[in-house]
Amino acid sequence: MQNDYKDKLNSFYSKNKRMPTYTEMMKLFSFKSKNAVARVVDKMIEAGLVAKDHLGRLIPDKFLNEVVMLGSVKAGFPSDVEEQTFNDTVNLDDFLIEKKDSTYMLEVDGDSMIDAHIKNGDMVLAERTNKAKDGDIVIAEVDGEFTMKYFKQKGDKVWLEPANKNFKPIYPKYDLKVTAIVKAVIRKY
Amino acid sequence: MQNDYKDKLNSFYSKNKRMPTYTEMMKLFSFKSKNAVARVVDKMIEAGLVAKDHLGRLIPDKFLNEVVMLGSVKAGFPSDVEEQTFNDTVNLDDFLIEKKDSTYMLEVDGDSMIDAHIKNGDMVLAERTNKAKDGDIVIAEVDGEFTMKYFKQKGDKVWLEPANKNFKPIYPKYDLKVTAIVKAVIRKY
DNA sequence: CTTGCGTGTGAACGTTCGTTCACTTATAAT
DNA sequence: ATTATAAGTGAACGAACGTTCACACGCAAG
Repeated sequence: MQNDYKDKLNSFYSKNKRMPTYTEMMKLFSFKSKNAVARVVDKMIEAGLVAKDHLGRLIPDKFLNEVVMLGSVKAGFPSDVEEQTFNDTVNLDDFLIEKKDSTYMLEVDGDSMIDAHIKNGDMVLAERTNKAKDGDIVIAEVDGEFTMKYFKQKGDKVWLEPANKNFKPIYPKYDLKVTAIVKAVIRKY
Repeated sequence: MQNDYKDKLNSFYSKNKRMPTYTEMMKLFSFKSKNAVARVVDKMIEAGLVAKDHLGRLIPDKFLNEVVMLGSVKAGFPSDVEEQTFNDTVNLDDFLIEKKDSTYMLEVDGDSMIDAHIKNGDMVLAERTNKAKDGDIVIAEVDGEFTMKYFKQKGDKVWLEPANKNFKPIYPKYDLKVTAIVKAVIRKY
């Protein structure tokens, strides 16, 4: 029953990008009085599903709009996953994106990074910067063309290295400009 | 200048999980009048950064709380990425999670799926279900133990197959119970 | 049957919201 | 210097918000 409310809040929040007002919850939960809503909300606050601002405004708390995190696969986890004994939750945006304004997503074209287990068609989260360290995977412009490779640096010398034996390292003739470093790889099935 | 406002709204929203009120924006933008805020907001609405509900409430629109998606790496993209000519944006949660309530995150332990380019330490988004198709990557319980493997099915016969030559296929002695199928792989650097 | 409690209803209340008005200050053009 | 335009201030407004009354209903225990 309380899970019904939770689910409804959940889908309302993802659809509307904000929590509903009490009046909206009335319709959402099929009540005819805001007071009935207030009691339900109070219980959800106690249960830690939602919380209130310093302004008294409703905001999603743990378990709402977040993904449950379990342990590792091999380590084994409770067969009845309903009883979430490890109740860590994560918001994917917060988990993956540090600097929202300088991060963008990119589709990987080609298999030049396949030995780093980045496949053709994978998505990549890149963060704009020109400060790369040796070993970082970067998006770089070399002699006017863009590419994704390992960034290598030894002393003054700077070059790019693919993660695929069939490709050769790239030593810039004129210019090597790092535009972003790869922070995450995402693959959808 | 307008980008300042955008950034501030952005970080307010990710921190507070809601948009600020006009009074809060006053402090946020260093105004002394709500009217000044109202004009800024109007311009941001025109610019498509934010929008208003059917209830007149402020909600984030494109570019806010979403990640910019550019084309593919090799295909090349504008060097000045500021001028976002391809203005596709994506919300990571919406992008990766279909059924929020039955999805959970799991850390990969071991390299048994390495040939599918899923590494030890990668995160995996799994969706609880028992309907797997031949070729799906699944989380399954075989004879009491949990594992992540390819799900294989030929006629009545059902078994699990690793993506690593050093591991052998698993033919269940007693029971093979699929608990979830893997919908996405996430790797952070 | 009666009592008590949980749950829902309906109305009233003060607060805060976003909007709007008249006015002032700053910037730039003539 | 004068004017026009843009941008900010401060106060006032009705509307909607969340809260809190008193009251009605249903169900289980005594």
